[in-house]
Amino acid sequence: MARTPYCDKSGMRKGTWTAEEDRKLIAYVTRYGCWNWRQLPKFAGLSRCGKSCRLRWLNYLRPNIKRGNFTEQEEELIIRMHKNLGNRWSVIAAELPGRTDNEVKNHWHTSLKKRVIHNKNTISNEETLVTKSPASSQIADISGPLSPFSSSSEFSSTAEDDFGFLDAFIESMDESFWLDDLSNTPSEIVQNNINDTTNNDGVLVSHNHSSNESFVHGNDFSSFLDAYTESTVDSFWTHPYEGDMSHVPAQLTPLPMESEYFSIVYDEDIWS
DNA sequence: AAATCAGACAACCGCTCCCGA
DNA sequence: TTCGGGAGCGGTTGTCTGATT
Repeated sequence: MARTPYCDKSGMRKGTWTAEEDRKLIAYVTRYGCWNWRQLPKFAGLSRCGKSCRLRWLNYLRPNIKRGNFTEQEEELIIRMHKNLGNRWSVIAAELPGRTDNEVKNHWHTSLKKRVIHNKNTISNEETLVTKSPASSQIADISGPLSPFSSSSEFSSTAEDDFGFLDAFIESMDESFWLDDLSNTPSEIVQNNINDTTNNDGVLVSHNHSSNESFVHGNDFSSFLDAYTESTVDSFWTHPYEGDMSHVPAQLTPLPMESEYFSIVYDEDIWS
């Protein structure tokens, strides 16, 4: 279902993503967010271009992506919106929770387009028949082609299988995920984040960009994971953090830091 | 059983848009 | 106002898989 992995001239990998690459990307984005897609692969230890990473994350790895067959309602909505908007896949996908523009586009090209064209032709033929011979339209078979949604099925059970990998990964994000050896972490980030290890409050904060709400999890790792798996979290950091703090609860006074990245506090006592 | 074909879809490519300097 | 870099979008390609011959 995918291309065979290979490398381009500059050594960037292309083609199918391996489970290991997925793991690295999920781990990195979950931990640091997507602060710069172009730079991200370098820090995440991936030999991929930023565009490839972005596409992989947005279309397949981020939480709450809905997989499996399109429902009758979804197909109906796609056809209706396409009629009004044309190939504006991102706009159409925005109306289908959990669906990506790529998935909607693919489904249109492989299934819906033919169906719509077939319907148009059928209707056109019928109109011709009606014009030429009103009686002949009565024997036209309109039951199949004129039922555009007859072949759609409910959300299949394979959708859960598709989430298996991500679920398993998230489940494996125990204490060791946060407290692992820093030797593999990009030195820039380690340096930036290790600036103030004397203040290891270790307060975990998550943030939802759409609602612009922040939630303080303290050291409650499981509540953070719940928020993450329910996709109510777009990014997170641990205190201290430098950035726009206007929406952060007052009790989390940010410490001045030079880091442009999320500040990650590694404190082995936090989770014990 | 092997070969062929068509459908499905993951992923790449190039263009456009947006934003900050 | 202009320019450059990064992100986003849509078109297209290439490979896998299941169905058919």
